[in-house]
Amino acid sequence: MPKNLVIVESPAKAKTIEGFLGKDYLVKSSYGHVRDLKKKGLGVDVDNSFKPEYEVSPDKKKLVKELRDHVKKAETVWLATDEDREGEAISWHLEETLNLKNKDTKRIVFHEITKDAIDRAIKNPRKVDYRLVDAQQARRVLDRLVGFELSPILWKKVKPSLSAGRVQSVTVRLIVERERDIQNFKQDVRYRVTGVFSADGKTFKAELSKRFSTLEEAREFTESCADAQFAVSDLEVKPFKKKPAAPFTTSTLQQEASRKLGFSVARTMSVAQKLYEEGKITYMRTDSLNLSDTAVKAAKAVIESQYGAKYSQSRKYTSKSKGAQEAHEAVRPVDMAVSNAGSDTSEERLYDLIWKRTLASQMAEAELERTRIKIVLKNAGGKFEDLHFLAKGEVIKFDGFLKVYLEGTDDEDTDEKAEEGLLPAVKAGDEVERISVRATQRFSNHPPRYSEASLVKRLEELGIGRPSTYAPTISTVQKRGYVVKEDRDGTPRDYKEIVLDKKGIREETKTENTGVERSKLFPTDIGIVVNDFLVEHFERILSYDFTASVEKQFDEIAEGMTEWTRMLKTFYKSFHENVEQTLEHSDRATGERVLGEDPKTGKPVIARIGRYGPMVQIGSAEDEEKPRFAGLRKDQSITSITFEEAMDLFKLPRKVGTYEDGDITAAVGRFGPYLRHKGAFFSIKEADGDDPLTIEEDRAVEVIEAKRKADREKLIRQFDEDPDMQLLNGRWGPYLKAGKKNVRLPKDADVEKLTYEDCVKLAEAAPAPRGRGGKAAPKTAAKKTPAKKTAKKPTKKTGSKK
DNA sequence: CAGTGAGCGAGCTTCCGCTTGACTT
Repeated sequence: MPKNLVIVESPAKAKTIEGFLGKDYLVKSSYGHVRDLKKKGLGVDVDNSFKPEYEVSPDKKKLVKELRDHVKKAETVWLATDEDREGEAISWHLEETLNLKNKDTKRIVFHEITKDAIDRAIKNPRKVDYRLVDAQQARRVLDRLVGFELSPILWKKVKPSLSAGRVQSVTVRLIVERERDIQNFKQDVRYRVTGVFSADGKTFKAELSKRFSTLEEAREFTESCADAQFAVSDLEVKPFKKKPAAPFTTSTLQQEASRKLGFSVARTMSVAQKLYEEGKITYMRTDSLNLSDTAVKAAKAVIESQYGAKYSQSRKYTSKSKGAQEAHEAVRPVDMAVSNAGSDTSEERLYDLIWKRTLASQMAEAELERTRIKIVLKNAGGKFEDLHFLAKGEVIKFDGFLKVYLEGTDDEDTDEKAEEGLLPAVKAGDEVERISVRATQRFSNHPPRYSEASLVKRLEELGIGRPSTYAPTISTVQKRGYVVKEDRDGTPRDYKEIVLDKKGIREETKTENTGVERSKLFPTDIGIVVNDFLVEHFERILSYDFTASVEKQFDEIAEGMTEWTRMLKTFYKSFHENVEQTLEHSDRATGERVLGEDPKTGKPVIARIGRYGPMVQIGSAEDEEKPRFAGLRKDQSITSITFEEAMDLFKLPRKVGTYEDGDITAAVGRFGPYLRHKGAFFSIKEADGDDPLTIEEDRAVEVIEAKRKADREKLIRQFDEDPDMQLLNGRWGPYLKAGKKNVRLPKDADVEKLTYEDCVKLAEAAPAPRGRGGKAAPKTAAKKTPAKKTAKKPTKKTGSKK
């Protein structure tokens, strides 16, 4: 029996370390926190110095029992959780739940998982740092107080089941405010003039130093170019250097994987997790830029052997990001000599990105030369005499790290970038030949909407959230219905262009597509209403520097300058007062907007948030007659719906026709537009060209028949012995449905040959449906589903797939 | 799971950070 028990946070780490430590050491994992504030109720005794009420998390009960058994058998327990606030707290919670006070217990830390680092740690044990633990308790309790006092206000004043918190509410605020900036954006229209010139046998492009604000000016200038002479007035050649980007942290990994691989933040994390578990990369939830000496050396060796010594330049990077706790290394390959790894394409691509980024960070600067050629009009007349064309060129003299990797950009203004390429060898005074000049109408762009990754970047800049929470936070604000991730098709826009070339001058009108958005974050009506309510009543919590300011106080607690309950007392006094005031004195927040007057009754038509979401109503609750209600469709918003669109909604439900002696009606429900026929529902989709307001009888019958056909094909076989035992065709191939239980078939099963007895056996062997039945089941299931795609609502497909 | 939206009242919802599986119809 090993005499030593080592406890770390992650099982993959445990495995690696056990290899380093030998057979006197048993290494186990705590799987993160084992204890937390109790789930039910506030979990904090506010009147008793904020005493936290802790409980072993339900999913950790079994683990804690196992750990207790191991503790009994061990002589010494080594608490080797991460060296940050949370890690220290995990050690303390272990100390408490495993009764380690009377045991020989040592606290050790290391930032990199190398044999040296671990041996060193074992030689330098310390005690749990209770000041750091107190800082964590303050953080934990503050978050609970904020979350569990703000959320109920929303249930009362806006809609049940909503949530608010220090991190998520500010996240929503960023998205709502960006959307407002976009709404208020004043577009600027200018004429951008580019010329194509020729000299020394090369043609090159140059842009005019001024953009004209009117078509007339642009035309006048272009005309003046027709007979003008062009000459080089100035030539500037400047060397400059480019530095490689630092190794990956969680946040930069998410950004680059989004830019270069098109991965969502959640996808990046789950692919990285697999690489980590396979031992290919270091820990993926980190804010550290640090590389171990071993890694730096290994990178150097790879660079020297593959590219030569002059490409190598070892560097240390230090973090600039707010609140970085640096318990781990940067995200890097475990073994730099392995240039390909991963068990599927996603893993391979992500590994490649991490490998290149890490390698590049240890490579030499790139040396470049920037050339600027100024070209003037020699005889264009006084009016344009101050203007010149500027040609920009960039030449790589020594590629350095660029040989391997260049960081992507979020820049969407590709059109604003001048072509950068090889320029002719000219000198001041040389004449150049004008090939063509074109003045193109350009429109300024509104600020870009956030993508998941650019939002993470912003959150990190503000010091809000942690590497382990970026992905979950983005999923939470979408799950609550505050934010949706969507594509938007662009709309065509005409623009004018004046062209001067060999054939003379002409004016053209062209069309471009504008406003295309791919996987961008948009606020919903609920998101906007909740945000405005919170910003109005809880300015401090919602301010962008709130987290930074409490973090400073947590640091003071960690340094022993402030007592943690004192800090909470000060915070809670004003916060709680604010909560009570708001509960008592604020109005319901509905985002109400009066759209017009119903011509039939003269009553007001109002758009607002109702109990079930955005809706429109005619008349008000105080009227004698009940108001009429209609829910908004998914693509509509209370902030923008017009009177006409609202009135259309009241035309539903609408009778479409009859079929098989039953009425067909069309309407829009909780899950979108649908048809109803003899009690059955048939979803219709706008994507198929179907609209509940206009769909006709023939098409409706088609939809009904298509659904029936799909349902028929769904059933492969049914058994006489038990009609509840069915073999069905599902999204992932055939499966067995035994009563309420869905059973996966063995991979090699021959569906045609399965007997009833086989099926009974399979059904018995399969685990019971999760959630122990009852109404809790679907909820538990929804909760456990990892942030797949942009899981918004439980939108199930009703078998209409082809 | 689908046309709800008053009002009553019970019981429920909710936070952030640390970590992985289990499992999807």
